Amino acid sequence: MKKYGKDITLKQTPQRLAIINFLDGNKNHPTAEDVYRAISRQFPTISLATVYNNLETLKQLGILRELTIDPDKKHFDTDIKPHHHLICKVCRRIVDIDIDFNLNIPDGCKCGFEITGSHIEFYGVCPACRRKGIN
Amino acid sequence: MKKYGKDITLKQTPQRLAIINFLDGNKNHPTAEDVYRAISRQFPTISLATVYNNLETLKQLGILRELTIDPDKKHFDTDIKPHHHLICKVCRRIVDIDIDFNLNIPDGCKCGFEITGSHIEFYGVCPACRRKGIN
DNA sequence: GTACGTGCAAAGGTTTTGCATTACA
DNA sequence: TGTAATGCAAAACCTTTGCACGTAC
Repeated sequence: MKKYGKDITLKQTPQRLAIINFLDGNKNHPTAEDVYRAISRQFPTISLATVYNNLETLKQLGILRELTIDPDKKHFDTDIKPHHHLICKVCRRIVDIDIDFNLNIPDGCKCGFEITGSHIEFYGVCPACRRKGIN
Repeated sequence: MKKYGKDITLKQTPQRLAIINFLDGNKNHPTAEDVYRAISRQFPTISLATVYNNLETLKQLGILRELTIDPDKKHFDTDIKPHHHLICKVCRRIVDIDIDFNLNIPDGCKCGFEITGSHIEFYGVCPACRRKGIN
């Protein structure tokens, strides 16, 4: 049992440890399928359901963040510090932007909302795709 | 045939006109299902495929924008001017933010990307949900 | 030993596609 | 009349769920 915050404990199964290990420090914003493919090399019998279960659990624990950037599938980010993303419109590669833009909405434009956070998506074309001239 | 930009023309079917009419000026960021339900009242035989086809066509023409804000389904926005969104974490309501934040990333942090646009998602709790105290 | 995790299969939800029919132009 | 759009059904795809079995603790 490993403790995560007060009261929360997780059994340390080999599959779970492999998933956490794969995600730790991973800057590639992998999808569930990406995680599944990577872990399958060590654990050929692991199921996609186990990957999804674990990603959900880790999300609940606040250990990772789900990115709603790609219209087609969810990506996961182990970096839970507030930060933003830069997405290549061509190859869909996602890169971190670690800048605090200090965004503020004037009270009159908040529609009475209580603002709790923000996330910026920058769109562009990455160096590799620019070289290929696909833009 | 109605002209949209150079060369591009669309047949004006009743279903398509109804969809365009429903979307025009609609600030509710509807999903495909929302559009389908609304149009079904006038055209009980319209199919969801037709709605999807038309949304895709209109997106291609640049008449509407697909929002990747909701992890569960796509929303559509007829306002194609650059603007941002404020999302209620509780009821998932989406509200427009028409402010230009003039975001700039220092060249050193761009990873060689050519930046073409940006979109900010603000998260918060809307007045109705605050009153209900679900936060 | 017990609760939790795993793996398989099936189901769920959204979106896309194939194809025959219909209708705009 | 010719081409594009519609509507239906089926498929594709990602994700979730039910359940029996296995395993961490």
